[in-house]
Amino acid sequence: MPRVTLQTIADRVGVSRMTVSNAFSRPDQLSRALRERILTAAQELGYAGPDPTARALARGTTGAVGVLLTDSLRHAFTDQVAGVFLAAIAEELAPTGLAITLLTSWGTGDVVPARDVAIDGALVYSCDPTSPAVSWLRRRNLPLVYVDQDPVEDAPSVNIADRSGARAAAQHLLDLGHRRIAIATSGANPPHGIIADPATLVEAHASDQRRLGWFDALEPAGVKPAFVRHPLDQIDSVRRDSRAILSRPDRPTAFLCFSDTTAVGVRQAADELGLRVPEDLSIVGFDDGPVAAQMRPALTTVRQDVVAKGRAAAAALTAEIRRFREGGPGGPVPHLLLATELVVRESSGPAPRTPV
Amino acid sequence: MPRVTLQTIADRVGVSRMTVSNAFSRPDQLSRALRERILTAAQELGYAGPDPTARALARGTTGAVGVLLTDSLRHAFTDQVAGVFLAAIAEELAPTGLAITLLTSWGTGDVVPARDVAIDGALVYSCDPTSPAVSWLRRRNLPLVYVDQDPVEDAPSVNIADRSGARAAAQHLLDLGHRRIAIATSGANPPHGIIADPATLVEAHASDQRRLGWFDALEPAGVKPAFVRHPLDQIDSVRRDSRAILSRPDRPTAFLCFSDTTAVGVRQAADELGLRVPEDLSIVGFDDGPVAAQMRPALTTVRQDVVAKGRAAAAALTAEIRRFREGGPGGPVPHLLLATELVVRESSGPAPRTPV
DNA sequence: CGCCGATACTGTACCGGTACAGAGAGGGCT
DNA sequence: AGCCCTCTCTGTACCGGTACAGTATCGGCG
Repeated sequence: MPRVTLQTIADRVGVSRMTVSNAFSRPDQLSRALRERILTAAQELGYAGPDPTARALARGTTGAVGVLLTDSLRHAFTDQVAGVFLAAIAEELAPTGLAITLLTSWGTGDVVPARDVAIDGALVYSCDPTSPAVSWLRRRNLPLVYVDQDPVEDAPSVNIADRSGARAAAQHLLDLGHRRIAIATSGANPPHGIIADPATLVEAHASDQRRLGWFDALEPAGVKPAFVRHPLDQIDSVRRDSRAILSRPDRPTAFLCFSDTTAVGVRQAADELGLRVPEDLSIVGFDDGPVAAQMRPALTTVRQDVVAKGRAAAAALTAEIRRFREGGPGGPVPHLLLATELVVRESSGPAPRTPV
Repeated sequence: MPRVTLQTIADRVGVSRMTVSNAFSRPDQLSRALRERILTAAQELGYAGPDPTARALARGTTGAVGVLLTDSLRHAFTDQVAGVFLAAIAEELAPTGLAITLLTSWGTGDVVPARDVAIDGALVYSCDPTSPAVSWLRRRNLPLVYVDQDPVEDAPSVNIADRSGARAAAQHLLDLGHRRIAIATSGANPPHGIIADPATLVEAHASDQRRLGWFDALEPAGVKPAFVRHPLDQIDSVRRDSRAILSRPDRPTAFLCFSDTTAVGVRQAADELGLRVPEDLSIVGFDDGPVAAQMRPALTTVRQDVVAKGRAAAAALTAEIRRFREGGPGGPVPHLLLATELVVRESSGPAPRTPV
């Protein structure tokens, strides 16, 4: 049996297809009575409403926005911080009725979601800017908003003050008298492990900025940190390598970590070696996610407002979509930088007087 | 300037629109040389590929599947178990190139994502089957798969053995000699708090099944459990009310919990009252998520394989999409029931001899 | 009475692709 | 030479809607 379309209903009721369309999409265009008849007929025929695809083509709008996640998808869902970010976006978007379509970086096969899925705009969240998915999105000439990425001239962006936050964290440790400081950071691509010369690394935006921030403070103080680097979701590798570093004779008295989760890995290493936090080892995290306050001792960390970031990103995207609709590339686009703030808790303390 | 379409390129190269279409979508239909010329011209004109919306209309397929989440969106992203589930779906779907569109239950305004967003099929995950979003989806006559929901005759479903898992948990406590047992469960809608007659509640599928399972074991033993009920994300309320129950003179010696997270709330209550786990209070969770093993003492819980559930759901959905494409409603549809398993760790022990 | 504007509905021309059935050219085989 | 097949490319008819500019009807008013 053929599909039920506007025409089916139109024939049934004896009106034009256009009138049926209006019954669904522009109720003010026809009399209440006729509209009722049409809706009833539609109901009887099992018509669920105008086909979204056809409507999207005709109207030029799909009702969905993409979120591009290059990072491990699993991580995006599993990580508390990423989860809160996505949830905030969803909440901010809910009133607009926009659905969220998750764009994975590389649709295996020859389907590339970033190129082939219909969307009204997209959020590029913490992606490798050189990845194919990102360039496909750019080529589509869609409203885009970059989040946690190097700002691009012509697209709005939302970032947090990674660098100054990291600097504050490092300065905090210096102020406490630490001079042997290690760093545990993240990096999706190799090299991983204990890195000799971190300055040569090609980093994602956040890793890069935080590294710069740490060094802003450490370099003037003449501190040359040991450097551990692993993908975000491999806490276990962090644990292993930071344990190695903490076993050295000149072991560091403090660790700067890329995230709270990373800090958990370092913490585990300390536990294994019987090092007390913060007496023997100070640890500073980043994000101030749920784990930070739950840790014992509670984690000193750099707070970012992930919910605000999510809401700002969603708002920027809807604004950008509006801007496109209303005439396109006007003047300069907004670049937001959200504040970060050092939260001193219990995992950081004065450098031990007598190095072990 | 007008948009670049297939026609623009066709005119430029001097071929028919159809040939340009083939250059992108069916490379075997034209000579390699011509294809190169077309692709080059497209590149020059800044054409990113066939418009997904138009393609979707013409092909009758969108390249995206929906996931309907009635439950608090925030919870879906924040909860570890839900996160792992979504990630598993994403991983299973990746090779197919299908993107995931998150359908929120109620697009405020008059946009209803479940009705208005173009998708090829959808997963209905732990939703209230009477919600408008679900009935919109059903009316659209799309491939649907129900997950963690009462199976429906004509749609495939994936469930876990909630009932037998819960029964095993309850039996475990009975075997340890517990007779004063309390339950901390979940419920999105009121009533919340300490419930007198749990049998009258209208529950979501999982809550319902687990309650039945617990009672399967408890009733024959003549145990009438105290009953606490709160939304999943309100651990704090769980903590408060279970604390109240644990303060009673005839306080329970064991708690059966809807999830591991719920168990955390109960655990906090126990801590606050100075009750030792498991000496004074046994606690059994559900899910065996990441927290279970991390808890100290490690949590006795009912294990479900969330990754397997996600993969099975995704596979069932792609199969259902295929079935629709190849001729529609054939015979009976599959209903999967994944096993659960009691994992005994350290949070459950013999009932205390001398009740306090 | 005749003109005007509002209200209710309709006709046509798209939106930007794809499917499918040709049509023409060239090559191999008998 | 004649036939058929393959390889390329094209023409037409949709996919299922919406926008916009009509057209008809009718009541109100000068």
